[in-house]
Amino acid sequence: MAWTEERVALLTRLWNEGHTASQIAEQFGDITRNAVIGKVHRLGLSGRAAESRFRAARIKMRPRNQKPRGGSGAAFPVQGNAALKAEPGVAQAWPAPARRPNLRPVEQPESEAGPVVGLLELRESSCRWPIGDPDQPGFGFCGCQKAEDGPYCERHAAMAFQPAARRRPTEKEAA
DNA sequence: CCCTGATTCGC
DNA sequence: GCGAATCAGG
Repeated sequence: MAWTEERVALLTRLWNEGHTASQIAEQFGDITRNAVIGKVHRLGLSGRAAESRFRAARIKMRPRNQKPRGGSGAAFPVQGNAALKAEPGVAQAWPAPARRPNLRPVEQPESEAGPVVGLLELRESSCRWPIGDPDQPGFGFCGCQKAEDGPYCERHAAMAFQPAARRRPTEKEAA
């Protein structure tokens, strides 16, 4: 699978929103987190343009001039997380997008007409009707505006909560 | 052991 | 350019 413009755009957005490489890889469904990290580095995003305010300061310096290959630790010192210090006690998740992203990172399942929203794009108000196979790339959710009193939009609520089918009397009851 | 990101290098 | 392997660290 190639890094199309769309995929790069989605990767960049999710990364900058603070999602982990694993989460992003899981959403794409067909790549590993190593692929995500590798691409992030090649794109020069490793510094996290919008550092998550909810991840504790983490990057530690590797002692200089050690481990020429592999190993972990930033290649250069990273400034302290100013945002974290400036806003102690922020408790909300990262800001929800102004509108539903309506992105399709992978193949669009054919079974549903509407857009599929990935797990990471779900908002409070998103219909959570699952679409596709959770184990397959492209799995997502309906994502349209959900009803006020349930997890689904009206259309899917009607499907989920249809009255119990008229039960035929069992043979025993019939007899 | 689970996870995180960083780095190198064979492809 | 890509990403598996491999690393240190939480």
